[in-house]
Amino acid sequence: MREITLHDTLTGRVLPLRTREPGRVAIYACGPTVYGRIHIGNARPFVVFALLKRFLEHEGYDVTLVANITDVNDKIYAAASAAGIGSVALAQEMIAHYLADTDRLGLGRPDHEPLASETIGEIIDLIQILIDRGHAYAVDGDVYFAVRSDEHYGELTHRRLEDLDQGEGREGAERKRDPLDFALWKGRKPGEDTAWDAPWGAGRPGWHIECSAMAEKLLGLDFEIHGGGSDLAFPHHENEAAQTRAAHGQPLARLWVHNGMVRLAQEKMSKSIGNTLLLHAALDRHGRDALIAYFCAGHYRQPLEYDDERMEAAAAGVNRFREVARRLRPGPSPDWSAPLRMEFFDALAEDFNTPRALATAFDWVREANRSSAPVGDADLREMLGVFALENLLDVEVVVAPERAQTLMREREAARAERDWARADALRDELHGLGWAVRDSPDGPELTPVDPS
RNA sequence: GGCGACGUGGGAGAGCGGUUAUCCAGCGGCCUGCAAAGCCGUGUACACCGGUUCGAGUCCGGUCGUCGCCUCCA
Repeated sequence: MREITLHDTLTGRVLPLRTREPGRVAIYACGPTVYGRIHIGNARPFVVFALLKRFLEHEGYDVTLVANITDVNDKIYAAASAAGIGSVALAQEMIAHYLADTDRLGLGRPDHEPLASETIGEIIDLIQILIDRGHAYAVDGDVYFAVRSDEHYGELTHRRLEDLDQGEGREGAERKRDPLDFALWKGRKPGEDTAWDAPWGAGRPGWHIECSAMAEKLLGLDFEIHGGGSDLAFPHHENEAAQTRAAHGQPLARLWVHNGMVRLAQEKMSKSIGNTLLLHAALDRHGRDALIAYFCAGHYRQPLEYDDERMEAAAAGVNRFREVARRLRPGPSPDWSAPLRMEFFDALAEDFNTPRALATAFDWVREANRSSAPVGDADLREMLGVFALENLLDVEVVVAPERAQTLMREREAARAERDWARADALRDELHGLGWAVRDSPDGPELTPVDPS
């Protein structure tokens, strides 16, 4: 079995994947807060960790992927109140959009997609443990985590406590024992339309404790991979790690894997800046194949610029696979394929280097194109399958309408008479109908002008 | 200010000290009546300055520049 390595934020190094039990991997990837429809930036971790799961499964692992949905949060209250609807209604509407939008990526669903609102019992239990162990304290209906009670706080993101900007003016500042402390439970405030009962009074959980509780509930402790956007490393993941460590004396996860930001015009794509491109709009415009290829074209840890040029380049690459598919046959691939197949999966095993793997797949395509003998598609299908792009090899036999067929036959007749002017005119006419003619050694064939 | 990362050819983007990355675009050729698709070839690439080394894009130090986080954020 290949050794698989991934970059770990805690150690700052690329480390081998070590499983708790042989052959089983658990991944927890932080999902969105549902107060609006998700944009391309939100889609990146969804895609990255879904593809990572596919790769690990290809390597023989049994993988459980959890991607939570944060449906209780300040942002949701604010957005719901601005829209004049209830926060539950807003969250439900946006969850439906989130599921529909990400479904269109064609990557299936994560194994579990827990909601914070369905994990309240576990959250309360976890907070109680933290209080009992002296790592948290209740004040006027709020509960705060005592950051300085955790000697390892800051290690994940390499910060010293004294370096932290102590952000004056935050809510609850006067109730906290230390400015660094953060909320585990927030007492109900006027205008908030949801609350749950807890030993410290009615209220709702803080964001960070939600994830600690959901991850533990579904995956246990010290699980293999915790992922999310690099913007979540601090404070979200730092706090998650601290909570679980303080409550149980065990780490939450073994590897902390962070994906880079998607940028628009050199700037992080985010709702607060207002420079977003929504996922469903991008899917409408470019299709899921090009979008997946676009994500794979950059290494997951690097920032990824979004613009039409890049998307078109990704679409062109996708077409290259579609084109080679016309020359392939079902069945095992030739001898020259084996090293390339190996190289492809080796690249993914080394910190999930999708751009390098993709380059190898293109090497395979060139090799197939230059081969005069028929080439079996098995290996390429296996490679693209990890990226959920094996559909590119399924050449859709689109039968041209009778009218186009007739024009094509007329063109053949003109060509036979060496009447090139007429032949070219007929080709133009076909193009106008949406069909391109290709003259191959086996005769002419019609393909849709703009396949997508 | 602190922490993390990055600066590669026209564009994108790999490269874990010594060999053509790859994709898109351009140019030349092959194939073709012409196209399309494909193949072959091609372009003073590694921000700058030092250092280590037989040899550095690849390691070390510095300079300049860019981005992310330090507040909600995928």
